[in-house]
Amino acid sequence: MVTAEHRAEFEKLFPFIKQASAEFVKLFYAQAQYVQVPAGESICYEGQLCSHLVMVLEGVGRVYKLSSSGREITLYRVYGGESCVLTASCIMNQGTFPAMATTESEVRGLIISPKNVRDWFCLEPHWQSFIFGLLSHRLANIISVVEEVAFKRIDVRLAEQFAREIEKGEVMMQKTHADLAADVGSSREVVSRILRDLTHRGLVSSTRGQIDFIDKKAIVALSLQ
Amino acid sequence: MVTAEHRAEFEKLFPFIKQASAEFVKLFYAQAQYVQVPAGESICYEGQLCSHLVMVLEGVGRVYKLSSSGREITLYRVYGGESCVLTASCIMNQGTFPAMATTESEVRGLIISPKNVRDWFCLEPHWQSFIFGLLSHRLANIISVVEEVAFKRIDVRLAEQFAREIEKGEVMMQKTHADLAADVGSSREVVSRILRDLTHRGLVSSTRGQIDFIDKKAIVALSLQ
DNA sequence: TTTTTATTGGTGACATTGTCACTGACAGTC
DNA sequence: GACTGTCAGTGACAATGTCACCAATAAAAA
Repeated sequence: MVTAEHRAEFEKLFPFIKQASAEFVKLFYAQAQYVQVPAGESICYEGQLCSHLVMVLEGVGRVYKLSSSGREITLYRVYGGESCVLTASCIMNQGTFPAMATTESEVRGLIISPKNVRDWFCLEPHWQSFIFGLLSHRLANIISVVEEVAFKRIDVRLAEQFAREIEKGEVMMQKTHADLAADVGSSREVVSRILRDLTHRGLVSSTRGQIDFIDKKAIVALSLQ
Repeated sequence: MVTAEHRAEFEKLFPFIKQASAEFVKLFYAQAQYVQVPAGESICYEGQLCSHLVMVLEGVGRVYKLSSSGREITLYRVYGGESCVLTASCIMNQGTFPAMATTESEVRGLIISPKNVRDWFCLEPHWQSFIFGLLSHRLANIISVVEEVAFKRIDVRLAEQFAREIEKGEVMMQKTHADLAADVGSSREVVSRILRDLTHRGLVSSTRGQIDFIDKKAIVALSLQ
């Protein structure tokens, strides 16, 4: 059941709901279910969640591809106020989920059944826009991943990750070399070597499981190629 | 104007239209426009076509990303019976087209205005399914490109291209090394070196602008990693 | 506490790929 | 034949991926 508290939270993160008709809003909250998933859970093969559309209130989900040799690459992350397209596109077509997903932190959110997702499409134009926005946003998202992997050096791509944190005001990042490798689709050894170079060049310094941003301007400069 | 001939052609390639209501079919053909684009045309920055949804009757379109250094990578191709999602997703969101597109051969097709694409969504469920199928099919498509680029060796990816032709019964492929490089997102030199090795190993032989498939079984075997 | 174990990081060696610069080979035109 | 543009081949070197192995750190067990 969705409580009044969750509704208030939801409206802040998914403002489109405030523009929808009163009739739709009533239906929406009656049909939506509140869920809570602990951190580090694999939500791809769990069945239940993958067969629904998840609208995230809080927490971070990570959608990635796994290679036969065990390497990974992150396709995108799902934050509060966002939703997972791949499940959405599965729902629409009864296709199979073409990637894996896990929760990076505890995720709370509302889940919508496939039938509702489809039915509401024609009932409420704002719902339609929301779903389309989701799909085309992620499409552009994944295309930019192709661009990154195909054309950019790994030091630049790591710098991009750091720069994103720096823009949020962070001075460090708590990730292992293996985590970073999984993000950019490379291997731990390569990340280690590059971080060693970046350390020598005075851009970062690192301790076990943590990267400190030393020369923030230089990091941002590197991230721009 | 859409002639009876084009209608027959369209129905063969886009069978969903036969399941749609008579009312919708009438509206569809009244609003659709027949277009013909010569080979080698850039259709991304041409404006007119990019702002419409193209449903291809005949010919091949290629959607690709271009890097600042001039390298290319093909995201997907659009054949007869298919349609370009990126334009579709642009249409839905008034976003910008995140890639380039050209015609590889002369393309004939029907174009639909953004307004119609949207309006028909709720008018005809089969149209809705078609558009969703388009989006989720391409999404899976592009994800597999990420997988290829991030995880597979280039000789394997070239072998995949050859294997696809072999499965169609072809014994050769008329492409330059530069063409192949643009497909897999690599550079001409690398493709040249790999083709030299494949030639030494007896898998292919090549002349100017053409690759002949010699040991088809070995090519297919290589394409499977 | 000490010992054990798992996680994380470092490194050398070598294969693959990307980049640059240059050369040669081929086809068509004048 | 000489000229021109496209296409392909190559060496040298930098960047990246892979493998094997070891060292450092943190957490758990004894």
